[in-house]
Amino acid sequence: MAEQDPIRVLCVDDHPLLREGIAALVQSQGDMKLVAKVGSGREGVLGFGEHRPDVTLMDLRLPDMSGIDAMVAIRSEFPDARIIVLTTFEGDVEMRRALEAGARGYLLKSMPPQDLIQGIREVHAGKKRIPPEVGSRLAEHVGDEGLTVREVEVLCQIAGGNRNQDIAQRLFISEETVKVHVKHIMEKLGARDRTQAVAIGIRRGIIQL
Amino acid sequence: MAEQDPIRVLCVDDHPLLREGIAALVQSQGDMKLVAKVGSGREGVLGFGEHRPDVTLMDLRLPDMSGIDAMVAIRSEFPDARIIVLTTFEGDVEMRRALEAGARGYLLKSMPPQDLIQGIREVHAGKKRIPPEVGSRLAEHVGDEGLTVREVEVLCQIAGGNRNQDIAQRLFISEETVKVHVKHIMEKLGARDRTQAVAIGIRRGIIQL
DNA sequence: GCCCGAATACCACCATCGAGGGATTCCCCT
DNA sequence: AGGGGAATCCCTCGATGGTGGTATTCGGGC
Repeated sequence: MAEQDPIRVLCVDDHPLLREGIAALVQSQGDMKLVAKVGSGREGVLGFGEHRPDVTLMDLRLPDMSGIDAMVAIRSEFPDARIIVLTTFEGDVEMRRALEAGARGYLLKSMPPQDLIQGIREVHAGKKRIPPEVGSRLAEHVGDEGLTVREVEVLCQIAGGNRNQDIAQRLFISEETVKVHVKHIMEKLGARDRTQAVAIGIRRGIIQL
Repeated sequence: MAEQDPIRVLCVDDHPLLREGIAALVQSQGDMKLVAKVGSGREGVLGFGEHRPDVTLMDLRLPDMSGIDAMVAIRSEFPDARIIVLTTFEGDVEMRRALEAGARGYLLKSMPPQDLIQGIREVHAGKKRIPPEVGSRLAEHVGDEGLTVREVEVLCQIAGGNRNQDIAQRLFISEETVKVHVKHIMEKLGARDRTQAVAIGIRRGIIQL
């Protein structure tokens, strides 16, 4: 096989230093080429359309548009896009949503460069790449049923220090209904009270600070 | 002035990619030299003793030993160490503790390389470097009196879903005392109830997940 | 057509919380 | 020696939270 067809990589991350690290790493591989590096979700979507990279490295926390939303946007137009999430260790909900949004890999910034390169190759070859740390964290809550949209709304209100009565007014429902939601939230999260539910919700990435 | 005395830099961060980015950036400056890059707090302390760098870039969240503790350890032996915290946006408490631990600068990984280089130069020259984002976040809570050790303990227990009675047993105090602590916590954090106190405590970095 | 889950609503009951007050001890700092 | 903050303890009481049971409406799937 000749020296044709390098793996064309796009990097989406808001840390310039990390982008440079990626650039150096990718360029050091003879068969890879970094076609662009951008620092926001919106730029990522635009950059993908412009360059059509073989593999995209995508952070999740980005200034204007989350990595999840960017992936959804990209895959709505290019369903075969091969996108790898490259981020720090997040809550299992973030991980799950990323994979549901079509990520082919989930790599961690703390992993050795070797593993990252290997992950890029594997995803480019059509495989998936989920390292064991991520897999086991994800496996902790496989059977769990997730919160409904309404329940997440209620949980956010709880985290804001609102009483059941306040939440009822804000969401235009009765206090009794709020109580039912709170009960379900605690059951699903395995929390002993609303306070622990908030702590768990934040830790697992169900609600953001 | 001749080409002598390059600024000797040590990098302590657990993300290999970011270390590479730093390395590339520092080495690209004619008058700087990266003497070592390590991935944990303990290695940072050892590395400092070995290389005596002019400037140290230190992340806060590290595998074995926090950046804060590493800074304290280094400065107990080398009080004149010039250490710059290089991290993502953290809670104001983390920032404050870092500066109290003797950090001469607090730079963000999201800042442009230009600013980072400038920050390194300024700190090397003996100045301090606190960017406005960090300063204003810090300024939000200048007058605030911090939680006492005991109050932080109680807040952790609250986040764990414990009732006042449970907390009393765990900390070997009466429930009345717990109530007083909870009251003070809510007053100091400006929380309407214990639940919001936990949310604020996590956001501000007073308690970890 | 039937069932199920989500969301809504109501009632009653009791534990817990949070606000109010006051009080003591200890220790550090001046 | 006095002041002050931290930590401890005690009391009361109304507001809130969490549990139990029951029920309706609406959609989607079988």
